[in-house]
Amino acid sequence: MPSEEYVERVLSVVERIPPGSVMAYGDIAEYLGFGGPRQVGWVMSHYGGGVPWWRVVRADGRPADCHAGEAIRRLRSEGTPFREPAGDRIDMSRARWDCQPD
DNA sequence: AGCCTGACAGATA
DNA sequence: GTATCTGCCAGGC
Repeated sequence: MPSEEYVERVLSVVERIPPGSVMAYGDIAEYLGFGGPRQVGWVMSHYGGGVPWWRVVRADGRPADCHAGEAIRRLRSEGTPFREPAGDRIDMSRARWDCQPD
């Protein structure tokens, strides 16, 4: 179990992801400078209910396997760039957010 | 200690 | 394009 503080930090970053952008699990871990992608995934699976969880995706641009349909629907509705023509993966080169402050 | 699990990532075939 | 393997970090048994 990660510390409460770690959970809070992960959630605070996810909350700040603007509509139309996404971050990979590994990106968040790298930004925090602690833990790894799997730790972020763990936090999301247990505490991600109150944040825009659909903006956290795998590094290859595909949402987590267990809720792919729901996430893609939400992302498309907020204008996230997808790779055409398939449209099943996000265009990471355009959608990835660096967690740069406003 | 040893092995398994996970909303992961990168390299390789 | 897919399938597999290994590495990763933290935790459970």
